[in-house]
Amino acid sequence: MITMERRDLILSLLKEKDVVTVKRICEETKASESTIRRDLTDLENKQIIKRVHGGGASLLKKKREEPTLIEKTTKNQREKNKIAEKAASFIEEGDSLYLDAGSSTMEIIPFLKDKSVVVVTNGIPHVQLLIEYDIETYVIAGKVKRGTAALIGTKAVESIKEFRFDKCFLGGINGIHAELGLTTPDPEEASVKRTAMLQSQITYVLADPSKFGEVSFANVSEVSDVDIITTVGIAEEHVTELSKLTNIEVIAL
Amino acid sequence: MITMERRDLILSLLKEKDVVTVKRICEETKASESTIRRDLTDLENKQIIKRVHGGGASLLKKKREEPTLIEKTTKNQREKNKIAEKAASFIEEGDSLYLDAGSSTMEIIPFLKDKSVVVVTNGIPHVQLLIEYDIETYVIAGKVKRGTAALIGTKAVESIKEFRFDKCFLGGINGIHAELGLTTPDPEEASVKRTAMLQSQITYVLADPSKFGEVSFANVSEVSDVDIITTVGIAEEHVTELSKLTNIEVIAL
DNA sequence: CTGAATATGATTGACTTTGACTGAAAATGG
DNA sequence: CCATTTTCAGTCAAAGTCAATCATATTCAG
Repeated sequence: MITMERRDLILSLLKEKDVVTVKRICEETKASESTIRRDLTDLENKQIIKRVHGGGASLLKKKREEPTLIEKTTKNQREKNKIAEKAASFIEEGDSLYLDAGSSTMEIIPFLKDKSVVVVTNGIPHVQLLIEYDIETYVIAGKVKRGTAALIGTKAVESIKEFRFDKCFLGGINGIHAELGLTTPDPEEASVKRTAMLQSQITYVLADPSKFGEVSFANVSEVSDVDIITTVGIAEEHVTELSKLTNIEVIAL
Repeated sequence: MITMERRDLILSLLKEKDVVTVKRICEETKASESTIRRDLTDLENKQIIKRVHGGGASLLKKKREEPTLIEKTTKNQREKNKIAEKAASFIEEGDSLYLDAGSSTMEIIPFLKDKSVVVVTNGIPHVQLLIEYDIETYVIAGKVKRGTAALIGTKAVESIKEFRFDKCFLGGINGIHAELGLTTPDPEEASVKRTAMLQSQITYVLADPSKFGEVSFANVSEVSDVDIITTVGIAEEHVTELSKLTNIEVIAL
């Protein structure tokens, strides 16, 4: 049985019954436990299901055709997910984390499962997910920005200052340039990001290859203040140039 | 049986009958006493139920709607909507409002359309709706409470103090009693509500008739500090008694 | 056809859940 | 008020479940 066929079968089993044991799936698919477990972890990382001890519980989102849902996991999605996975690998037990608003950082959340970390965020959509994964969560104060549902403004900046982080994960950086540093379109968001960085021991920037060499409107910080996580597709010249200034992780897909 | 299945079963048992013995749950689930007790403590920690000696009493809100429960919620829904409409009628152009977490106050949001108000809230689910209705919104800081997705704790209390409100709308008041005042199950939430009231010119409490004459665990304030909005179904004695102390709006359905 | 990348299944040791047992705490009934 | 019964939290060993590793099998490109 081909991988995708098998996964579709798992999903339909989950649609019938919210919770299905691994053993049961093995019987249905005639695949080994190992394989099923792999499928389940993958499906969870793609945020299609939520796993529980003893079986996997279907969760996230509607019942629109599963085949398309799997294939719709675009290259971009996969890219973001890989970056998030790498980012999560730096996280240790007991860490206090800041998750910046935006979809890139949201992808990190499934990897935090059972890690006993404390998360502070300014992203409203993050909160629901964090609750689902049962992670201790704090939200900073701030004005809600339309579109991204991020908390920004003076209140946000002041509010962040009341926390200290072991690690800070930033997304939404639209420009990464060796001399001109990290930039983003909205100055209000830039302030929030900058303040979060100042409160953190170490900051990771999650960025796709298209952002390198670009410059946006509002400056956030120097390149040397952060570690960068991205995927292949970035020009060699950028890698060598940036790696003189800081750590840059380039992930194969 | 998988943990999650078992817990769902416990919750549905609790929905039928407010109080169920451990022994009874054991029979239903075919699990040992130890396991059930563990489930109960966990569910309590997750703030989904409240335990009592001899069995556990269901508390905080819905989990999965049964057909019967759907009808119940639609009836409740209409009630809540009417209350919200009345509450909204007090709101004037340019007001700054505090919307407490909880479904009652969320119903107010659609009535705010095109009213040019500023809203501050501690309810995460509120934010998404407020964005949709294009309302200027601020979120207070705080720790995320599982289940209700409300922001609570010291940070929340401190954060509220940085705002001033024309009107404050409270939901989630489980007890309204002429002498013993307004009460709610969670002391942390009570502090937040109390602080919000202090920052506001006037406070409205949204409550359904079942809450009158009841007393819950944590005190929020005196009855005289708030205006009450409810629907018919409340006993006459309560109305006359309370109307000596404050304004009480009783809405026909 | 060969080698690299990927998928699979068996095995292991770590971790989680479970149920029986224990003594403490709470309700019950004189 | 005390003694009895019931209910409860904590501990422990056993069973179940899981992630990690490895060796094998399959796929695909060159």
